[in-house]
Amino acid sequence: RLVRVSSQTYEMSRAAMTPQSEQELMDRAAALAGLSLSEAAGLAGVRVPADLKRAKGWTGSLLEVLLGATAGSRDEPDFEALGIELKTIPLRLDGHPVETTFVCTIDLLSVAHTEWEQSRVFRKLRRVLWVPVHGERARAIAERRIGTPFLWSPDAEQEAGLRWDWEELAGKIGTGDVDSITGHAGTYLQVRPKAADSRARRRGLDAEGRSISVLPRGFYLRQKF
DNA sequence: GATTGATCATAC
DNA sequence: GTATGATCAATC
Repeated sequence: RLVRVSSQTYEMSRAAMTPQSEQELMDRAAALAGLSLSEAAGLAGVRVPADLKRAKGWTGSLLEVLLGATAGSRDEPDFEALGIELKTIPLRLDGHPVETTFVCTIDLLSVAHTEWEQSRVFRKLRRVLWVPVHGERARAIAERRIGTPFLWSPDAEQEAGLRWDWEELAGKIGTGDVDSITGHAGTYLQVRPKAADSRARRRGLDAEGRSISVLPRGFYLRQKF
């Protein structure tokens, strides 16, 4: 089991570490449940940051390493062969998510002409391995524990809700005026900035269909979803 | 406490 | 700069 393998195992290539089946992935993920991030970091041979201010993606990257995700920075599921996306989700003790969940960046020029089934949102959320982690800010990073991972796909109702929001938001983006969209729009999905800072720019459309420079946006899942 | 806009690290 | 991984922090 994962907690008993030698540290050398983690020096193997990610490809060699990639789970060969859904069952293997789930077994490996289950073996992490109950570990503190300090213990998990030890398995991966990395240091635990004092806080996440300068290490915002640290937990997600740690789980990628421990579970053998392969996609890197490419637009593919984390476990390409299995078609499964990995997402860590910070939870309070009552089970409520501490944060929204980033889904994907938005191609503002093409999203309105995309079918839901071909959308990046749908493809990302089709099959997700959620890994809950203690998320209360008062709890030291090292002390936070990994919860019980679970494989999820949206049921018909959830997919319908996501699709409704996506079509509304994608439609708004398509009619230009991207800057009129705020984080208020959408019941389960929302559109928010996704950029290095507020000066970042990428191509979007204005109300007349002309290409303009706008703040990059991404789709996020609300906590209530 | 929940929410929205802003931001951080890193690989390529 | 664009992608990945997200959380921060000011404001509601």
